[in-house]
Amino acid sequence: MAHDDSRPLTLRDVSEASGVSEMTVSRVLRNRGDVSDSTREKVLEAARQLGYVPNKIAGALASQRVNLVAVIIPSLSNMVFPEVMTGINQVLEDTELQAVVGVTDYTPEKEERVLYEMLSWRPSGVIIAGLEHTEASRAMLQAAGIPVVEIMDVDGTPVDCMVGISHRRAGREMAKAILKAGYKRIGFMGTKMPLDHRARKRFEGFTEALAKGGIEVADQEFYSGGSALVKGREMTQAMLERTPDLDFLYYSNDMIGAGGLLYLLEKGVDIPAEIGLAGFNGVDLLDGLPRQLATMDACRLDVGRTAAQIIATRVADGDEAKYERHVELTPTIAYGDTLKRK
Amino acid sequence: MAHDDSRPLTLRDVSEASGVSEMTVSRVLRNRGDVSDSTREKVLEAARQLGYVPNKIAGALASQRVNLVAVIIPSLSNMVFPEVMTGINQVLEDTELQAVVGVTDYTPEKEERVLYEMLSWRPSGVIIAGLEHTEASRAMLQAAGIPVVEIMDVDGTPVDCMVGISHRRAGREMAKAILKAGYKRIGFMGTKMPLDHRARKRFEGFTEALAKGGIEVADQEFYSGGSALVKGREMTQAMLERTPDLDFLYYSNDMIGAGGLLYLLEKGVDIPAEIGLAGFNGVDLLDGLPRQLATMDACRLDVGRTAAQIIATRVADGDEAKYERHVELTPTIAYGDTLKRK
DNA sequence: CTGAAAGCGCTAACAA
DNA sequence: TTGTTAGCGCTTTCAG
Repeated sequence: MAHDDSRPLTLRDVSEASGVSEMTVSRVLRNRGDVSDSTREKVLEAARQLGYVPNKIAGALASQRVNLVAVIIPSLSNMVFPEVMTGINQVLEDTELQAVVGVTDYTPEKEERVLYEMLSWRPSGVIIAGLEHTEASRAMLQAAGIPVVEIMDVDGTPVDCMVGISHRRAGREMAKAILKAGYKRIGFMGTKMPLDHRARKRFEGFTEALAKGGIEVADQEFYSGGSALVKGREMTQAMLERTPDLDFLYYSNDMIGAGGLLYLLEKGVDIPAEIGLAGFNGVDLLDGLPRQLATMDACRLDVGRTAAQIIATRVADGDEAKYERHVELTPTIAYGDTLKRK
Repeated sequence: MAHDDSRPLTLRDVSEASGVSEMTVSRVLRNRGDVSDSTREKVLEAARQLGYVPNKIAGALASQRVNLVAVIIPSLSNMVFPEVMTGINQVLEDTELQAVVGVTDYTPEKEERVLYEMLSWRPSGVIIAGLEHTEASRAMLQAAGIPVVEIMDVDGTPVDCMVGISHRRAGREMAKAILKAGYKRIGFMGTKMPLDHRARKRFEGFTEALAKGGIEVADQEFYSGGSALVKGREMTQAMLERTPDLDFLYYSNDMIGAGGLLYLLEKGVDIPAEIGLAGFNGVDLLDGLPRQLATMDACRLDVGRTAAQIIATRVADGDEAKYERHVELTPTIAYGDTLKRK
């Protein structure tokens, strides 16, 4: 514990304190190669006494190995990405790898900056949300020479691997279920879309399937920013005042859907007979609501786990690693109490 | 764009491609020192053409400088820490510094591991939640020789700096407001506490202030895991069946409070006349609820901003930097619609 | 304004 | 089982 403190400790300090060569100290501290129990003890004791913390910067430079996986996502305050992170961490926990998160705020420019920043630390792999990136970002990913998994979406062409659901399909499936239940006057509420490609694709799939059933979205509204629950209330109220004959409301995420649900329940609307509702994501908040909102699970935990598994396998087994490069997960509809089941 | 691809690009590659020495290339890429516009252009062009991404590992080792701030928090799926992160990122955005997050899952052992891991990257500073750490963790923080800010709590002694609110005081204030409003039969619901020191301190302050008013908590229940909203419903129901004469329920966080609120509204309970309610945190979800839950803001954004500011100042100005080392923020009670105002 | 030499703290590869 | 020798790719320092 006694130490100058003006200069961080180095391997050499441990070496001198224990009377063992730097190289052997290094081996002990990394559990690499054979070291006799007696020297191992000496080294460990000295390291602990001094409070030595290895310098990974130097280690990484020397070994050309960095046990970091860059995870690049649009947002943390979203309820969806924390769960993806949980999945990723669950599988990385059993490996040497460590996730490092970067947040893009849904902007391609920031994504590019964050990606550049992270790649400059030479991570062992990249997990990145979405398939839409700037040309420069794609070039960086390509050139990095490390495994790259694009997650959350499979409607497009990945740089390397992809794991997710088809949002276009998710939108179609929901539309089909709604039509089948007999709803005809359908309103849509969601985020402003240029920012959120997956929401856009769901909407496209949704309108496409409605069109096949000879129906158009009767009203629609988009928001950005603010408390999603509040926005859901406000948009629902506004839309029903504007278009009172709607019999179904499709929300692009569960939070605004929950807001709409709470609003309609207060109004005493008969759900799902008078008006049906559905959201998207399957967030666990829904379980606590007075009624179960219909939704569709985005398989977030699974996406995280699968993506991490790909990276881990590839890092462990090198180029001859065997794994699926394109994984499409299939979400299922949860009808809950707000979508008639026919 | 043409490049072997088997080996990552180095400064030397850019140097050769541009016909400028490595040293000057380095200067251009870092905007350091004077370089003529013509060579700067040449270098930038070559770097872009090649798609060169600098190796920060090597840079950090050579310069003994790492522009990373380690942020160590218990959880991401909590609604409270993402907001702290937002505050931190807001101020770091204007600096060279970059936050890197580690998650401890509320366990001291994992905290110790994560801290060790992060310190081994030699960050420029540490922001860590809470004042309670293992002895080894405290020793590491002390020995690191970098600014350390412990956040979210000021009831205790920090290693270096602290920024937060007094949870003991927060509990006391809420108890006083409840007593003042005339409630007498008070129930408490919260997380299992050994894990969560801040919740524990709030509870201690709460019971202490009640005791001064000659009142004891009439019933209490603790949970762990699961959907907080659902737990709030379940615990509320169970508690009221067990102790039907309660006239106030104090929840250790807003999510379980919201669950309780939704449950009681469904039951048709008259709030706040028949039963009053209060939570803690001031999460923005509450705005969307049918009634505004009484709560107390934990100043999360401000905590993040202030902590980051301290680190940034210290990194910029070195040891002669001037700033408050202990910052106590004062939360205010939001009465909402569930706590009588007297 | 530009370049050459030295070395950051560690580990790969080899020697003993 | 242990030690020695060379770097890893960059930046610091000093010389031109």
